[in-house]
Amino acid sequence: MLDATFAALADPTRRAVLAQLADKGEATVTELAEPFDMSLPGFSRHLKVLEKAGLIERSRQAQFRPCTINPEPLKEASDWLADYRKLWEARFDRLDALLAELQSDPTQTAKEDHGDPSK
Amino acid sequence: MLDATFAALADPTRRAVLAQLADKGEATVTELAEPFDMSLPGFSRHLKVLEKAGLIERSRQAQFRPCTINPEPLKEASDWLADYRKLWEARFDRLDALLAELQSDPTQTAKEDHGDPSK
DNA sequence: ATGTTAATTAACTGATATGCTAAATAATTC
DNA sequence: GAATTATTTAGCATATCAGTTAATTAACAT
Repeated sequence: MLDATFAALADPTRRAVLAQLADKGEATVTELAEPFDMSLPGFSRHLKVLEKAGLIERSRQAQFRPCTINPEPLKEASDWLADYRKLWEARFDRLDALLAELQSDPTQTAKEDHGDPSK
Repeated sequence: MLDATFAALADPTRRAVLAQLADKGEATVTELAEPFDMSLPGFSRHLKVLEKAGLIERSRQAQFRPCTINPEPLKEASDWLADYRKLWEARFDRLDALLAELQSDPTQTAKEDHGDPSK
């Protein structure tokens, strides 16, 4: 699921669509496509990617197919990032500490903390 | 930048590499590749994707090229997603309200709240 | 029925992604 | 300097992506 979510978010057009939907709540295909310099079929495929990733949902009203955001996958992606963020930040702090240590005593390298790559 | 970041995160192998690095802090290519059923050249290209996206950095120690995480792009991605947090937090409230409304008066659907698409 | 509007599917192109094996580079060790 | 270890590049196959135009479906309006 994360695969499809991140892949969908990798395109600026698709991210902009989500931004529009976050703003408007609901919008039709042509309405969403308007800001982009792209053929409608081309744009339609972007929506399909978003839909397959579960990021948008489409209903039917007459000829229109109004789209809405489904934030679930965004939450999942955000949670994934949040889980690792703490670890990364902790690492980063440790790295800072390491650098400080190295500056004060250049002969004493930090193999104890990070493991020896040649091991 | 977000493009490359999200694209890099769209692959489970690459996410797992970041997870490993979050855990270990630093690791060599073969060490990182070990859990995966994949040729080393194939794996090396994944690292290249991560590096191009700025998610990892590589140094040199003898024949080894130890990798570390660079959390900057992850922070960017995380920040982008955070803008939508209100959306998924608000969603269930709105859905509850809508369902209650529909139960009390099934003919009156929720068009007023979201704008008329045919306009 | 006919035409109009909204949106998608079909069919094609060119670019990029992912995987492989085999060969090359780079540093180490004997 | 020859062999070993770590890693990347080259070259190739296949698949998916992003975009196009032309044709199609679906619903509405007259």
